Amino acid sequence: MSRRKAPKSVVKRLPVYLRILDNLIRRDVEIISSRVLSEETGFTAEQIRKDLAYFGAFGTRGTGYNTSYLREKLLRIIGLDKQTKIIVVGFGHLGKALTRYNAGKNRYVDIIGVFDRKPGETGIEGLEVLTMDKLPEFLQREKVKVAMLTVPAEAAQDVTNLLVKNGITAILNFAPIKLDVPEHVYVHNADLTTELQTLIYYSSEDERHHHTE
Amino acid sequence: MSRRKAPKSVVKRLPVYLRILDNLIRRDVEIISSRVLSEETGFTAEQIRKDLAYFGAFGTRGTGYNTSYLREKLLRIIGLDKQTKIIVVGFGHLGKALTRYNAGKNRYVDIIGVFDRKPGETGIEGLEVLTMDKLPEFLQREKVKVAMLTVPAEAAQDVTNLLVKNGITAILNFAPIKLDVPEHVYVHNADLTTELQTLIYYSSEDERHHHTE
DNA sequence: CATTGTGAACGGATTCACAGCC
DNA sequence: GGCTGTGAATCCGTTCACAATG
Repeated sequence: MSRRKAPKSVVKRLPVYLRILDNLIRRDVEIISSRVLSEETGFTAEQIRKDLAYFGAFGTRGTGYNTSYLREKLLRIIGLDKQTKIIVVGFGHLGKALTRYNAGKNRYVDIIGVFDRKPGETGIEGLEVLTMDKLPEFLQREKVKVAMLTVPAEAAQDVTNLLVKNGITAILNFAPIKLDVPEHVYVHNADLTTELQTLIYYSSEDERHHHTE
Repeated sequence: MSRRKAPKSVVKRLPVYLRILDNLIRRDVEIISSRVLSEETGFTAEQIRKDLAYFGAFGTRGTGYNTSYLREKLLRIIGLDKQTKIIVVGFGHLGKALTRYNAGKNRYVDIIGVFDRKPGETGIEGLEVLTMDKLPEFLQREKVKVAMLTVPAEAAQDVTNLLVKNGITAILNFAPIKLDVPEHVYVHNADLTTELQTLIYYSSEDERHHHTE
């Protein structure tokens, strides 16, 4: 089904298409053109067609894309056709927020464990908060591949080593630190401080331009 | 000071450099080469030099960059040399997490207001949670430019319109929806669901390749 | 002589333009 | 006729290679 390996830039947009399709299907829209998808996503229509064409010819010339069909294809491409088991490590405010949000609204993933250094935290949605010593056995038993990491920066590398040693291959890292991981492990940094600072750059961009020629 | 306008790709990396410099200065390191910065950030040394050179010649040939001097320059370039006022709209779990984190650890920004649709929420760090009807007057009085938006997707566009109407020019959007904003407003999407799904793509990439030639 | 700063070469991603098809 | 799928052209960002210099 999939050709070569898809460029990062394409992969980043796939979940956006999926989200739009979910909305369209909820509104009983059955056919969608790349032009309309373009309006909904903000990407150009050509780009959308190219992105989808990477994985196959899913549309009908002269008509557009069947929303349900395309959704099925995307689910399969992204790997969401079967539920993905996920753990959250670090049960501070951010960890809680992520757990609650994904346990509730995100139908495609399944948070099966939350961990924190200190015991006694009360869980969410029937999930017990386990202490870190339970982690290795848990990961190996459940064969979890994906982790959201919300521990403090000081602890992040040590925890990461533990995760990787026990089979994790993808980490959504919220700690403001570059994680060292082996080749086969994929890390996506979601450092909110950094993103906020980038935003501030743009918030004062106009002023800056007045100062200079 | 600034030349043309800096590419997005460059701006995205500036806060990372700043973070590293803060750490180095804390450890009393006074000089740093692009090579060492490269190890700390994961970007190539050439890229780092190019990035910095966009804004001026801050280094010393044969020696490297003075950490404190470079930090000052970066603060000014990003716009963090003066405290930036920020509001948080939507005081659910994510809103709370962001407020607490940035009120505590992020020395460069100043959260001066948090808002929520429903009244009676207890604030954080001396911040009262205000209801949405207080928002217009507050924004105009305080001249806030930057907002973090953590309201539900259904409310996000309406709230955005209100923010923009009252002077906000940069929005960190956590709602899984494309916000329509005027030209001069900068939106950065931090849709955690989307990012998690991208991660899942990579977590099962190996498997996928086994299925296909 | 180590390291910055930068033009030139390269490569990847986006846009253009249109052929192919329903 | 309208919309997809795609080679060609273009744009943009990264890497290379080296000249400039403290």
